[in-house]
Amino acid sequence: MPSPTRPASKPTGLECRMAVLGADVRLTPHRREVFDTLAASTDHPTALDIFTRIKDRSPGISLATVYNCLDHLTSAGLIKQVHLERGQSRYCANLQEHVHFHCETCGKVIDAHPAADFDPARFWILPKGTKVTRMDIAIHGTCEACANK
Amino acid sequence: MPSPTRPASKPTGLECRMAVLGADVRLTPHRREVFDTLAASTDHPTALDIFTRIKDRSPGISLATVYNCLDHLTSAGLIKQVHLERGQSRYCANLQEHVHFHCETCGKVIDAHPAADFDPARFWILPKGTKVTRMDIAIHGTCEACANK
DNA sequence: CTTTAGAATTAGAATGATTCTAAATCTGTC
DNA sequence: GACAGATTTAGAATCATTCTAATTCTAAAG
Repeated sequence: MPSPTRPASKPTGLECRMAVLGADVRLTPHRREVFDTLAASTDHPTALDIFTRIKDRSPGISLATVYNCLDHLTSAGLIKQVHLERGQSRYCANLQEHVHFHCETCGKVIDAHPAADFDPARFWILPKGTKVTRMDIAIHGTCEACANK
Repeated sequence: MPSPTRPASKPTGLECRMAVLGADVRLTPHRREVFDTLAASTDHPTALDIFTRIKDRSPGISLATVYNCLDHLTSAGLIKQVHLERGQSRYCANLQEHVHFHCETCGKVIDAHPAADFDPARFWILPKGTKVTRMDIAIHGTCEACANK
């Protein structure tokens, strides 16, 4: 099973996700691969991380294409861009409502989900007329492993 | 009154803020100027914005120094770094608990304050052992002016 | 099955933000 | 008033990202 052939890649749900969201992007092999790679990652990789992971399977792909695919997938709403620190953007295929816990010691990023009764709209007083499209919540601190180091 | 002499700069509260927070940074003229400039800004300027604003008063200052001062002030907890988009970091001297509303059309950033009964600790389920030091909340959307454009 | 127009992809150059480096200057302490 | 250590400087270096122009692919029309 650890054969070097291209993994049979069960349909990862990109089409399904596109259908659910009514998203409209041309589905090229590269875009699919970028999405699959991200969807298989739990660590909020950077563009370069994704590029590195894909290169084993698709040696021809270029970093510019990875950026390009990530941008298309992001603007179609199929994935999310995450900005936690100065420097690189990270990406995340988890579209459930969640926040990012960022360990300032080891850099690890963990998804955390809201309590059942959380109602974001109710908690911040925004200027009248403001339209909200999305909310990014980052919680910074120390993860258990680092706290016990 | 619009004289070109250095504004008499009423004590802006940097010392006071340092005392309240128990922060320990050597207070150099540049650091004070960076802080004062930021404290006088409501628009969440970038390092380059701050550099430009200061240069009129202190022609000798270098961009590296502005970065340096911003980093020192940030790690002393006297100001906050804000990451809303790919690209430059922004800075903010408002230490009250607040969130940033970011207009995706005009780029404007507005501070919004939480409702009185908001209790952040209660809303997200974090892994056990996690220690939280701070929380960054960004709300993206369209401001009233842009919505009516 | 060909043509064709538009989209996607590429390598590499270019840009923009930030950090680094090494030398010069300043500050507080003895 | 000298010295060690911190701060500041200009400019070079680095890192992440975007741009460019040429090439390749794709889907739809003929």
